[in-house]
Amino acid sequence: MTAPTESTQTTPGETLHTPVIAWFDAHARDLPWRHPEAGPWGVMVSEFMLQQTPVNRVLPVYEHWLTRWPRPADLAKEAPGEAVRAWGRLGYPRRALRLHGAAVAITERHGGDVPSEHAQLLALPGIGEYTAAAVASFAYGQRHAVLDTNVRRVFARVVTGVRYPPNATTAAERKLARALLPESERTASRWAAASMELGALVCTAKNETCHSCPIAGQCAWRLAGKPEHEGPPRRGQTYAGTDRQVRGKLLAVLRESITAVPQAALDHVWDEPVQRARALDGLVADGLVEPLPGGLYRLPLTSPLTSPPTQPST
DNA sequence: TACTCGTGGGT
DNA sequence: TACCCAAGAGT
Repeated sequence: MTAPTESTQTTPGETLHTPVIAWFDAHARDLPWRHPEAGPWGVMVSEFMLQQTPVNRVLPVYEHWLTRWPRPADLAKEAPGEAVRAWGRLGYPRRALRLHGAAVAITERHGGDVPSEHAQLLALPGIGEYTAAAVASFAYGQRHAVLDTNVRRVFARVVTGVRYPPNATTAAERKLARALLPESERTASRWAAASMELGALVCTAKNETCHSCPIAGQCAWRLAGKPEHEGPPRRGQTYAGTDRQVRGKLLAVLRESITAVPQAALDHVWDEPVQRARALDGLVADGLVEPLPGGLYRLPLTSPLTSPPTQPST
């Protein structure tokens, strides 16, 4: 057809929903957490792992994780350090700690079932606005604005006509996402997944492939000649020489070791003692590392998220 | 609000 | 090579 037939009522995003969802049905990746058997727990685990980590690196860890801990209660029974160890090299290991804490909370407060209400999801450790909406939408088919970096970029281009969205999510973006949300629950949840996938596969940050885009004909940015990004430079991340790098090296040693590690083994991963000590202190403060008497360190057996550390008086 | 928090692959 | 980027959360 060349023109949409007249409808009794139109919603703002109607001309976007149909082509994007049709594109999604034809081109969506076959990812394990999109299978029905993944269930809400599988969806939730995938969302934690996908926070700032690419799909390809998540896949093997996800499979291992769900095999080992098929239900929240299975993970809740483990020491948090085991979650950190199984997290491997996904990065941002505090996510592993929070996922473990979320499993404990789900077991204690929700009878072992991932809650379906947005507010209850939001109350779990490691779940913010995006993840709560994503789990409610993808796992339970609810109608929520799921505003991740991919969707923000798609909206910035198609609607606003700029190459990149603002550095931090704005109220205007949330309002736009709500306005573009399809009316029906089913269509809204499909739209959430489809618009994310479009940003991940076609409307990418660099080397976007507009010739494959189902809504290229109505993209404000493309129609404006794809102007370059204006405004403040997008915040880059330096890494070499930072505390994050030192923390990563320290934690890698502890992940590889089944037994507690002596201070000397940690000392040799970084030669600058002040920064090294600061990084280790930070890991301990975050609950990612547990200090033992005698200058030994190990991954944590107790959780900083669920049980306040009880200090036995000497 | 702006900053911290890992890791590795692509360009 | 050095930089850029990847389904954010917490403070």
